[in-house]
Amino acid sequence: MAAASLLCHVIARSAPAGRSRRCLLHSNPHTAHPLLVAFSRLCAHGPLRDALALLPDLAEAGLTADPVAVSRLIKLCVRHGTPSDGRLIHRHVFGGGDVAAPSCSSLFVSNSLVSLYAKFGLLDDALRLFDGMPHKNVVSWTTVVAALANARGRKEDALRLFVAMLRDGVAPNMYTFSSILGACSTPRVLAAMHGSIVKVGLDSDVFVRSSLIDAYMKFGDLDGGRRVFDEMVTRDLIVWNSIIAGFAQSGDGVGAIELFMRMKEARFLSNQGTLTSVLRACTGLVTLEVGRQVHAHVLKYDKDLILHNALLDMYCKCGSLQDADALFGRMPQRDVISWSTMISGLAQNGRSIEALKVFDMMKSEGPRPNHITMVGVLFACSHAGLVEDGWYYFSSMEKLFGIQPEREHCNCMVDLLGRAGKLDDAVKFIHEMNFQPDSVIWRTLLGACRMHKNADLAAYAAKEILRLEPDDQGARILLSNTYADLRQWADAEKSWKMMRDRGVKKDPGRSWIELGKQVHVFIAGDLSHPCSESIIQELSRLFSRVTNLGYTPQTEFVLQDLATEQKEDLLKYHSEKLAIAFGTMNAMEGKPIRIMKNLRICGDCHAFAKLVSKSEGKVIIIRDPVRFHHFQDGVCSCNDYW
DNA sequence: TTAGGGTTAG
Repeated sequence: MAAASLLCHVIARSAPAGRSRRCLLHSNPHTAHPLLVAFSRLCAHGPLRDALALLPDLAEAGLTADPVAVSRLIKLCVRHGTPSDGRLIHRHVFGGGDVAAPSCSSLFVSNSLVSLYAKFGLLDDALRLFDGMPHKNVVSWTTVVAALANARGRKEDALRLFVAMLRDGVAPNMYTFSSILGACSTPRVLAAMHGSIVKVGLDSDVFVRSSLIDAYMKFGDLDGGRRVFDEMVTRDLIVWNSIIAGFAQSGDGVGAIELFMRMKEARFLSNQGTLTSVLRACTGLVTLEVGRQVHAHVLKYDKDLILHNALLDMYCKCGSLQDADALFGRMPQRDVISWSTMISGLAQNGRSIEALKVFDMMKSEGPRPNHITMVGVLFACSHAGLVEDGWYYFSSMEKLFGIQPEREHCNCMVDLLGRAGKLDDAVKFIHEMNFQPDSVIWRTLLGACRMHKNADLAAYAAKEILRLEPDDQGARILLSNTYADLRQWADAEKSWKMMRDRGVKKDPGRSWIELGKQVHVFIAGDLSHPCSESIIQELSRLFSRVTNLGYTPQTEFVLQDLATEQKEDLLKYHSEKLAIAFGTMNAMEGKPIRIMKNLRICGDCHAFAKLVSKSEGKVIIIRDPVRFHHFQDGVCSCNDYW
């Protein structure tokens, strides 16, 4: 008998040989059955396979296993097993899957099994078992609430179950609250939940606090998160990581880095999670200084792929392709994210041809591309005007890589066709695609209409956006700018008036530049900077230098009905020109001037930056919300196509 | 027996 020999083997291994033999041969009703003894030992110490192999023998002998042993087995299974092992345990424990008549009726075991299913992602099995349980305690409820809260698209179900739990008279504990907080769907629900937590006195629990911080941050409520954080007496690494991640994800890079510094002052050692968030925070900064410092910390985690991907992205987003290239070249491992990051990074920095070369390399030696890789590839095509390549990749991605085109890919195609001036093709594409066009698609078309000065189509696209999103300010601004481009001042004024009536304000152009540890912000037309006088002098100097190289003000970029002279004045003080002048005044030898912008760069500033890079022999890098412009020796990396 | 944080695009 295979089972008997296995049993001898197990007992021989886990107990003195003489005793194990005696156990097997002389089992009596006053001592535990040897099968049960062996089973318990295997459940406690493994191996899992041997413990599982004993389950049929237990059933055959009509024995009921010790709930503690079964619970341990389930834990072992979660660690080393597969979902099918979980189902096997379930069958044996509950006699053929009949939940109503379990052979091992412990609540303890049922809870463990529900948890096992949840951990293996078998939500339906977990819920079925939970529903059939005659008795449920706070652990049973918490396990399913947590499982639903963590599952995609099941947050509402988690909340419903939480309410059912309260109705059932079961009081939630800190485990329950730390799970359900992630499922709060609106700030109001979150506030109510926070209130309940305080009321039952569970707000001092560090797990509950970190979930609270995370929940506030997910709604973009940095102050709310910060308050919860500041009130804490004892903090652990995860709490620090939560708050830093929250700030980084909300786009407050400076805030995230300040917190990181405070964490170091509090003598907490960072881990990979901290550094990943800090790197993300650095992607929103102008300079590379902090990013490089973090790079030094990353060196000790040389096998951490996630961290290296974050580092790669940081270099791309800070416009330092040299560092990104070098890092990508020496990364010991590269996954689909590394490749996608590199492709998108190159594309955003105006190096589309190289991006497509990296994609070719990926096809031959890298992992299989995913839908995000393809977004990067199509972005590369659209920003370089490679219409044919874009069409090829779009139409063959399903056949070549099994990736069905999604909304994002369609949007890239509208961008590709629109930018290239093929507006009719773009409209045809929108009407023929497999999705109902959304406001994103129409906005892309509207941007292209403005670029190619097609007011009729712009009005059509803007109307579609406003039909879908009546409060969209961007659509009204773009529409009025299009009228202004066409010198249709009456229409532009009508559109502006509508915005004024609705209280919509145009976001002024802002550029910022970092000097030392200070960030200097320049707003279009605003000369309140303490160095304004010298900035104006420097601008005059630059204007005379670039005029010698052929610069003339391109007044068509002024979107107001003014005299030429006034238009030139407005152009002169665009925020990026102020920042460029400030940059050349304070430039360091051999270092590029890095500027960030809140709006897309205008054509006149673009021409100005190109010529300044030539006349001053400086590299100027301007990052706008969509892409980078690297100006060097009179040329821009975007090849004047943006 | 139940709980909290980190990467890629737009």
